[in-house]
Amino acid sequence: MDKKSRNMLYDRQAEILKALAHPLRIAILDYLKDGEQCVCDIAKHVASERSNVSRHLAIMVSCGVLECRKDGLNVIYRLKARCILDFLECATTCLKQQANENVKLLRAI
Amino acid sequence: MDKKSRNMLYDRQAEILKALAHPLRIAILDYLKDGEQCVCDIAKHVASERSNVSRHLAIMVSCGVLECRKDGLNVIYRLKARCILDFLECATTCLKQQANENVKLLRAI
DNA sequence: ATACTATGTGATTATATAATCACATAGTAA
DNA sequence: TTACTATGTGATTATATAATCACATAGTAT
Repeated sequence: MDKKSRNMLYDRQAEILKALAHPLRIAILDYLKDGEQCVCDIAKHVASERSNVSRHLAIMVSCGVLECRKDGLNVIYRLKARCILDFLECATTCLKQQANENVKLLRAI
Repeated sequence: MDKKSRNMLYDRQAEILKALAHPLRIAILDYLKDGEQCVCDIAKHVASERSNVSRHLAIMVSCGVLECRKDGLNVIYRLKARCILDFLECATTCLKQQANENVKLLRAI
């Protein structure tokens, strides 16, 4: 891969990571892993304002993480690809490793 | 897991994702996957200012993604855990899926 | 028609992030 | 000692992000 393509890849990777890098958006993803939901229910579940949730959903749609469809008055959001959930697993794995290191350190004191 | 713990987990997950969500930081990680490097060489490799690179490195150290050691005048940085690289693979996988969807769409036109 | 509900968006404000320059510090070399 | 190199950090500025409120729109129900 040449330098230009590599930098483009880094940009896109950063974009997708940034789209996930917010506690509320992670909460939304974690909720949607069990199935599609309307904005109203999502907002209730993550305990945040509808308009704010709507904005976070739009961010994730615009970078291809979520997709949505209209159903009467409601708009239903769902994961666009299951692989999105892998990010959350990676994060959990890293956090577990960090916790283990801390335990080791604590025992060494 | 109770609600409070869950929200703490989301916070930590978001933190680690945010620490990776920048093109320059991804470039640095991609460089460090092949072995530890000093700030000077990293800066040269990613073609950015030393002080700026230093700041990005500090961000990743502070959230447990990188670690460093002094070697004379130099400070050598390395990945703290290989699992960090999994994030980049996840991102690449997602981008490939998106690209495939676009190809399908293109063919359908 | 009116009233209601779900959603999205403009405007605003507060805060966070990023890049740059100048400078301080720490170690090296002569 | 002086000169040099690698690094980190304070100060500044520009930009991005997030949250909130008010309002507009679209669909539903009566």
